Amino acid sequence: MSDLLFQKIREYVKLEDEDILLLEKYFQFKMLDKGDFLFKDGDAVNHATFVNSGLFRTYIIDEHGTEHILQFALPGWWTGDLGSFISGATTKFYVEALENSEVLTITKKSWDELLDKAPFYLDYHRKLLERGLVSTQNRLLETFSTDASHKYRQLMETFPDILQRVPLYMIASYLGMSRETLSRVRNQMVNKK
Amino acid sequence: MSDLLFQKIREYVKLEDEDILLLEKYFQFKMLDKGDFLFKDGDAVNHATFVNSGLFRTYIIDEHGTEHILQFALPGWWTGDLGSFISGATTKFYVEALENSEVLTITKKSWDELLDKAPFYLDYHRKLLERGLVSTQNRLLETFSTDASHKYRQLMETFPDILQRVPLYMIASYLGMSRETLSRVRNQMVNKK
DNA sequence: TTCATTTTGTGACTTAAGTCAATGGTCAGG
DNA sequence: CCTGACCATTGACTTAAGTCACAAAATGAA
Repeated sequence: MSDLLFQKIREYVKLEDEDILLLEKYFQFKMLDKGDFLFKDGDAVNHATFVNSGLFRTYIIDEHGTEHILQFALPGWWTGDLGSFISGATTKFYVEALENSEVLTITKKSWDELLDKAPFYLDYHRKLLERGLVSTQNRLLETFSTDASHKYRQLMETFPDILQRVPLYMIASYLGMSRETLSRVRNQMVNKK
Repeated sequence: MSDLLFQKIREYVKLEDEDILLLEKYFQFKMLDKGDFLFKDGDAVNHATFVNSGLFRTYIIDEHGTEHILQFALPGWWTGDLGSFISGATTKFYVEALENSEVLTITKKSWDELLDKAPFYLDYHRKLLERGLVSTQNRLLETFSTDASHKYRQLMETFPDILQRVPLYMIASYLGMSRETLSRVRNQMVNKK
């Protein structure tokens, strides 16, 4: 089991050796090939997933059949569907590996047990949620800037690495614009500056 | 001190009499007139605010001077700026009372103490965060539906009460469209159906 | 009731982005 | 080296929504 999870948890709380042993009991290591799905629309998501290596996208397909990417998940991030995970309802999302990836998964049952018996995990989870909420809010704020080129610039600043690893049509989908529009935006940026 | 807070907490966790006494020690009751601000851009937000009665809006002013409404807060909801509250950084938001309102506020210091000594509050806070994250995500999803009338219909379904209490130009701002567009959308709905 | 302020509605015009369709590039597998 | 799948670009055209300007309601304080 890779150390990335422990390292990330340590960014928030103190971890003793016995805590690590506990974590190792609860998490399962899993490898996925590029193109594999963690889950799809209609599934009940009873796992939480920590990305160890690779890259994931979470997207939804709307009534016109168009994909909208909600989130990319890089190593060290969590992915999944919190709503489905906590409520037990089926999900509307798809989570797909965009590269060969390694993850750690934990079932809802184990998750609840862990929260129950390990105060450090409770604390970690809380801080994770707080930061998650803030960053989802920031994502929402970015959609307010109506201008397409502005949105693209903002993404370049916050997640330059994602641009290198993901086809442009997915970037467009993440930013809420057509791939043609993104193409033109990029073109203008080269010519103008 | 009104009972709404206790009632809301009870939706998530069990509350004993002594818990209530504890809460009463930590929260402060406050009244605001219509037009008053909880805080403004540039302030450090070291309070969390529970809405007891009335109505609030959280908005941001972008580089063109345009307001974008992030959230309305009805009685029983929390408002403020979580990012600023947890990090201590200054906020970019404005929170304004849209009606004469009553709130309960708690300082960051008290908040942390409460989390520390009252497990029920920790639990409540966690569940609140989980639900908050899910609903912010849903708000983000709604911005993906490109069509203006669709967005308006969706708001009518989820928060019909807000429509009654808030001027239309604020609804437009919340939905990310100009007030003229909203006006036309509403008009078409009357004529078509 | 009156008057000022705030809010909403409409028409004319502009503009940013979407759509459609064709083209060209890149890369992996045979 | 060829082929097909996938991805990006570009041009022509369409369309939804924004902007501007003005008028009409609605509201609320005096």
